[in-house]
Amino acid sequence: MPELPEVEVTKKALESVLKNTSITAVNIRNKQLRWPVEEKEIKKIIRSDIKKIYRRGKYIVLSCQNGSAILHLGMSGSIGVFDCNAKYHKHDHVEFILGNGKAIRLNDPRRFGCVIWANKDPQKHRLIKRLGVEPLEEPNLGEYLYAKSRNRNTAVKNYIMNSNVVVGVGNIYASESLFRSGINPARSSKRISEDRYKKLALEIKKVLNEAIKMGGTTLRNFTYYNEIKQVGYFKQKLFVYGKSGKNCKECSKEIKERVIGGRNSFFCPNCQT
DNA sequence: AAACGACCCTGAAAGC
DNA sequence: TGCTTTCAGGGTCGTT
Repeated sequence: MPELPEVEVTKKALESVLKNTSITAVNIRNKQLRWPVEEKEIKKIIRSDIKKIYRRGKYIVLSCQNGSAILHLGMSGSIGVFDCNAKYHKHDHVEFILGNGKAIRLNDPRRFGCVIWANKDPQKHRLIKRLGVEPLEEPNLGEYLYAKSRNRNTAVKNYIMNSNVVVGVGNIYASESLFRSGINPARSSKRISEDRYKKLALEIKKVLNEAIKMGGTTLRNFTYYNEIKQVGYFKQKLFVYGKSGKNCKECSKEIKERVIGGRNSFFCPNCQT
């Protein structure tokens, strides 16, 4: 599942690929993603100067003169760069042809991702304007999480996965950061001290940064770019995610699996309280 | 305002 | 073996 690190790695690769070239054509092979891809609108990106490529939460924004393309990978999406003559893969839904003969392709089996167009400031777009803080850019993340949680009775794992609170933390990195900070994922968000939230904030930042450096957890067969040569290697650094029944690397007791807030969660009942 | 359930969809895994 | 069923999973939306 693409979470913040996977999206960040994808964004950096897109920056690298789009340098010194422009989009000369857009092929929409299947417009039925999370929201219908509006062909006429998206094609405004053709031959338009791409001014800036950035990430906001799990969204990638390609902003240009005529507006902005907003991309999301959903839970099964990925972006690859190919020769424009290369054979399509199953589930290649949207393709951007570049002036240099390459093609950027969005592949998404489950089609929970999206490619939408914003004519105006993308920050004011309905999908983006209510997003919470960027974890890697908020210097007082611990204090923020503590303050905002005081009247909330939800499990802390759901709380940090709520993109209106803090963006980019999905099921994998929520489980991992809670393990690293010794907090039980089912604990009520309002029953956690400020000190513990500070520790949690530190671990969220650390786990996200480490994952970015290692090319994320779930990316495969991805286009490499100068900063990252290999992807998907963070998988080796996971402590609890997907490891139910295995022994905790800290205390050797058994890692447990439990559905919390409708999401499968992994934790060590001994280390996390 | 917050919390919860439904929904979107396919592929992998489990069941028969 | 092969067909059928079940279910995960991010995020939005509508309802409570």
